[in-house]
Amino acid sequence: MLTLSQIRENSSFVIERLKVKNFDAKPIVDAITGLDKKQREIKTEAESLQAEMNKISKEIGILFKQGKQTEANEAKEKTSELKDQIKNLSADSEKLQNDIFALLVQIPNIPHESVPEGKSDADNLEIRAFGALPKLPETALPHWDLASKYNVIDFELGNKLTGAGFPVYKGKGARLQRALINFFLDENQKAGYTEYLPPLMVNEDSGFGTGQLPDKEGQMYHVTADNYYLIPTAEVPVTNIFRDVILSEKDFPVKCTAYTPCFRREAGSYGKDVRGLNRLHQFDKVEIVQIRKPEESYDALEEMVKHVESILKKLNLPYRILKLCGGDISFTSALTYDFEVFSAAQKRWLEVSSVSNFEAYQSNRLKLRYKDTETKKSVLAHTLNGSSLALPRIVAALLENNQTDKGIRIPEVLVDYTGFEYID
RNA sequence: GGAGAAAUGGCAGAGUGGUCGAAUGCGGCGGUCUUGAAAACCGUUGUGCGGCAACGCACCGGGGGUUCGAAUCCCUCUUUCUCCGCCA
Repeated sequence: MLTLSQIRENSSFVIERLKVKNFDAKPIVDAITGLDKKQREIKTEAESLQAEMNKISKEIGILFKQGKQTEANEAKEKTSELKDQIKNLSADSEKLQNDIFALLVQIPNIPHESVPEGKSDADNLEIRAFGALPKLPETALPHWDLASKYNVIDFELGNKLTGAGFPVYKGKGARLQRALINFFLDENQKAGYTEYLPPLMVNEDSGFGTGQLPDKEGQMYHVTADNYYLIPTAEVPVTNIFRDVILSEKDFPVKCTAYTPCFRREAGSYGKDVRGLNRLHQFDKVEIVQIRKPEESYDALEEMVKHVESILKKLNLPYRILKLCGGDISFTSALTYDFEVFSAAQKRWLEVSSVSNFEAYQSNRLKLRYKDTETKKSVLAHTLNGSSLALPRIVAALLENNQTDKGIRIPEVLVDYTGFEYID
């Protein structure tokens, strides 16, 4: 969430910039400004009364020590009215704070100045594209047909075990998953990322820290008996490692990577988009997370983009990079690049990575700060994350683009990991 | 799951109702001394909120309560440790 001081000091800037996200912030910002002013007045009053109360209490203590019982008891009587006043004022102040907070979390992150205007994904800006689009013969099959032809992914079986969107990978299909995971993790490690293997369920505090709660509650599977949430991405546990943490400057840059399965309810997604591997309830993903000083975060974002790009190049998949427009960028992000690979038999682009700078938006929720050695102040750090990469759509593109008469050709970089050159 | 013990500042560890935001030691930072370093000595060293500031308020695992006053007493939750049971 934005900080209160951002709104206090730059309310018109906040309102103006959020128009790019097609968000009318004025009513909320105005409401917050009013409540904030009132809250501070009340709090100041409550605190000065509390100061008086503390003073009297101290005096009573001294009187008792001196054996002046009568004076002490007289002083006691003065406190009861004060006590009531403080109680009422504190309650008011707390209520106002809660109201402000409830409004604050409704405001999306301010988009970076380079974010293009736009209504939907149709208005995203293509930054660059790489690789020729493969031309497949008319007989080419979409990946769901290839999956059953070569017996590597069983959607029906997953349906039996759990439900739609939970495929079962088998034989070389399972092996390919493991190969991709290891390949991605190795690439990330070479690029300086520390590997983590986090829990797959998180508590409410973690869900709030990265912004899934309270807004996107319906997107996560909720384990109600223990009030845990299945993670929709490794971003949640990994970024929350740094919740309530004050880093020192020597800790930077913080670069983490993690493989996890991801669980998403995807409520409201139907139709052809969900065919095969295109959209699943459980899928594997390798994530990268960085925590940076504010002045370095946009360099870090570019670095992450280049890194994800290098992996796609090694897999020899045709891809394009989009800068998301105001209408398509997420609630919490300031700037996002999407990576899409071309799935040749479906003849469509599939999103395989989304690399974002959240600036201080998550940090403010997480209370993730660092100590500035110059000013000795705590400053909110910037958080960034991206996929490197999401498996299913990579697999879909690999199956479709690499289909040959001899079977599915495995990219050279993966052969050491799979132990075979063809799925046949 | 049963029984018991505990949770205090970066770490260790005092503190059972009143100048305790918290002794002491270690660590960190600054300084004196030194050619330099070590040692020694002196000083300093938590976070958040409000305020231009002086300063004030809050925080001793979380939440609630008793009291004029709570690190200290009560309730509750969580976590850790020891013993027993069960178990991959």
